[in-house]
Amino acid sequence: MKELSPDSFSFVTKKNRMTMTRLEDESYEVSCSEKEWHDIWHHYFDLDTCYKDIRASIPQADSFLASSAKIGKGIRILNQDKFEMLISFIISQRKSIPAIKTSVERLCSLYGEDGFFPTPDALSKAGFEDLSSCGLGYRVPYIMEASKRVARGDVDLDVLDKLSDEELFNELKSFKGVGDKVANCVALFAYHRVGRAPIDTWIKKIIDTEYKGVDPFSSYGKYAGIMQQYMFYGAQHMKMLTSK
DNA sequence: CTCCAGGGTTTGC
DNA sequence: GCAAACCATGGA
Repeated sequence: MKELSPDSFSFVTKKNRMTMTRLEDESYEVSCSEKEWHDIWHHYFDLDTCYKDIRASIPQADSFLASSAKIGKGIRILNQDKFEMLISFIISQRKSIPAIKTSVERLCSLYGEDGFFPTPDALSKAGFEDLSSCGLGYRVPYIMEASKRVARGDVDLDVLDKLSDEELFNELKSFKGVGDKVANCVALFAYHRVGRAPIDTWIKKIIDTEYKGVDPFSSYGKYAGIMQQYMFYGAQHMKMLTSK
């Protein structure tokens, strides 16, 4: 998503684009039709889930998580496109967030129709040199292999919906360049497996400094992935406060 | 110029 | 099984 102004953001998923603007009375205006809102965006923003209830289940004794959830109370686990997430999170490894954005944007403008995310078919036809020009570095073969497997129908990302969390996790890890962290990110953001908690460098630091090196996520149950998002945001938030 | 990034694979015990 | 080396570039 892109911040157009402090009160206006544009969102993209599959072949849909939408701008949301905050009005003066704290209501919101969206640029799409009512039909598109119901067909696409309502589900995209996971509006049938009550996150307030989920936050209420957080024990007050877990002070870092509790304060993080307070700060990040607007966070929702989006229902994003499977192929978009698979490719984007393969790209994300060992990259900064600004660098990930640049690479994904270049992919979209080079291979995407009308600037949308490229289809598996379009991306599978991309050459090595062209992909390299997107700043993908050593990840180029990963992207080529993944898009070819999906384009050929070797793996049907939609069929994986039926699998259990653990089976899905293992299927995703069968892609080269997909390890534990990326597999859990794709499971969380594309398959809405809200019990999966990706452990990245930020979360590792949090486990180290706030939880004495003991991973708390196994005790968080079916919403562990949502708790992870609160914590990640909490850490980012505190870093922003101390570094600026 | 230097440093390191929302990790994963390969290699060597 | 585990730890360490290695990976290619863009941002800051």
